[in-house]
Amino acid sequence: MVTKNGRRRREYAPRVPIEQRRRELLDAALRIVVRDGHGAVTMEAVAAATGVTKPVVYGVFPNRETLLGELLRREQAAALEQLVELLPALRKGLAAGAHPADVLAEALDGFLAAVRAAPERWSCVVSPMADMPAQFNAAREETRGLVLASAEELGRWITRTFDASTDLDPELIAHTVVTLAEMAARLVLTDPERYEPARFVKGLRAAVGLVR
Amino acid sequence: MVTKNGRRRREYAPRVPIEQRRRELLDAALRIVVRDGHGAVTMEAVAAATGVTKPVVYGVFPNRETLLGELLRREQAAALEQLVELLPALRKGLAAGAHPADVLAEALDGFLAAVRAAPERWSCVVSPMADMPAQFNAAREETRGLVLASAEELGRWITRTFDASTDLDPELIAHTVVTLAEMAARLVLTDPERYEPARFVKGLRAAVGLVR
DNA sequence: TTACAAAGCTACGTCCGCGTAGCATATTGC
DNA sequence: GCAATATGCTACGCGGACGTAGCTTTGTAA
Repeated sequence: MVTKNGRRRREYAPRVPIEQRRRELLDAALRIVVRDGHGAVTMEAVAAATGVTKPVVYGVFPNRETLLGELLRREQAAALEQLVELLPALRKGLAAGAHPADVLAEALDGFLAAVRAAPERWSCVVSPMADMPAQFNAAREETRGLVLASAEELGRWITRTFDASTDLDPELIAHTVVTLAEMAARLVLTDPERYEPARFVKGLRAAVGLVR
Repeated sequence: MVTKNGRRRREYAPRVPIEQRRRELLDAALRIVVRDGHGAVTMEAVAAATGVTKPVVYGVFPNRETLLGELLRREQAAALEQLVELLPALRKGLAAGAHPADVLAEALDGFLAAVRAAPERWSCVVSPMADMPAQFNAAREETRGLVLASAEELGRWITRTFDASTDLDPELIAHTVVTLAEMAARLVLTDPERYEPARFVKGLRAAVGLVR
């Protein structure tokens, strides 16, 4: 009822099974990362944003590192999942010999829609988060590596389709494609008024149209 | 000679005028930022890396924020200076109606040479440094804004030269060019064996060669 | 050679975030 | 209605980084 020092005891937060708490806490942590950077993700802040106290957080995650690790893994995985869902349509386009500009524009459009569907997730996936503990950047690079490998497939298709010189190697194309996709995502997320997805899609169409 | 607790007194570092110290300290801070992230730039760490003690650092910078601020300003300014030196050659190319592939390849080559000439500087200029105090990102964005504006000039030249549709607007081109330059720089800096500047230059040539 | 100013150094006080110990209460099964 | 247990809360110890007070040494100029 009342504490040692005579202060009124805080009202109890509703009790919640641990797996649900885990999700709530990670959601709160994500919001904080996005809004204030990962340095602001203190155990206290996560607790407060979830409406509980610090030891509750420690009841779910043994330490801050684990919390951040699980958060990043969860978001990376979910983002990757969204990308995988775009693959069938893309592959069909590549195989069917559709017009390159259409194939690429469709893919970009789908991607930016995915980004807008989960803005917080993507804003932490799509920008480097400098000076995180090494293991996190490693995790990020791992996922990004998968995407790059997949983009190389696209790179090979591009060199074939446009009959490019071998100087334009698929790995370079992959880096370019992924980097530009990330750029578009960042702009769409940080300044949605000025940078609508359609703008990038149209721009891409026009650029591809210049070839040949 | 000897301290209160009977410990031997530390040997005095050579005395150095303040402006030189300032440079030394900023140099040390830069090395630390690049190697271990900005979180590792504690006043203590900077002092140690310079071979002095903490109060010496406070003798030059009133607080950590100022130190980091001055560091970033210095590096941004120096980087910008390197870019400005590349401008005359580029402008000449644009005006002289040289072959676009040559103009662009030359520019990229010059840029990557500049990056390799000052790798630490560029590795902190070229990657976002998430979760720095807001003012620093603001400073970075300011400089980057100048570069973007300049790149827009290039964008207009490109649309003119290739007679592109208005969907490919100069602002988009500017973002693309700057982002890809940053990407190349990052790759060259983090994995110089695998990504030599020439690789990007040849790739760019090949890509531009596809047009028309 | 000596005094004094400039530059360094030691030693703290403070704050903040991590992580823990142990008490309080809500909920569930009987 | 009541015990048992899971969930939450208060309170604290610890360490690391910031920033400061005040003493010590070095170099220089009279």
